[in-house]
Amino acid sequence: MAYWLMKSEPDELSIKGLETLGKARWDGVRNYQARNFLRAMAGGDEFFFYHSSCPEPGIAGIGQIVEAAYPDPTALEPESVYFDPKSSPEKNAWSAIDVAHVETFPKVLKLEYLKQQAALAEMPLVQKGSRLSVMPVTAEQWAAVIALKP
DNA sequence: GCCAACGTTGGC
DNA sequence: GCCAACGTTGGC
Repeated sequence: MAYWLMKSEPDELSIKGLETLGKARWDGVRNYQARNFLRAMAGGDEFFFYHSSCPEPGIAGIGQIVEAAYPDPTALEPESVYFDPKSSPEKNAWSAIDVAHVETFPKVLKLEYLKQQAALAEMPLVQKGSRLSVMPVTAEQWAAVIALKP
């Protein structure tokens, strides 16, 4: 079992939204590095649900990967904002994954706070200029974040 | 809304 | 294959 962190704009999907839905499809990833991480995920893996581009950026809860990634249908939908004219049913460059809600943190662990943690210094999340939206988390980093929960 | 940093595109 | 121009991300 592996650990991950995935960024979502709460306007698109928030941890509360996932809690309400129970399960959701995580799609629209259009960055090759992030996509490769999606493809490396397996059912049962857990991830930190991060809220980005919002008033309080930070880790808002935990989700779980339902099963391995599959071709992202939004890449083939002309009406989708994630439409990719270069992709086809035969050759879809992008992947999506189904996720389930595990836990909503009582308070968001703010980015500002996470940046102060020495144990998290190696995470792309806290590194200047990093825009990676899906990233691996080590067992040590996972435990360090869990320890910060209120 | 600004802007730094990064990724992608496309001419050559 | 280089690299300038452009587009996007995402914190502030």
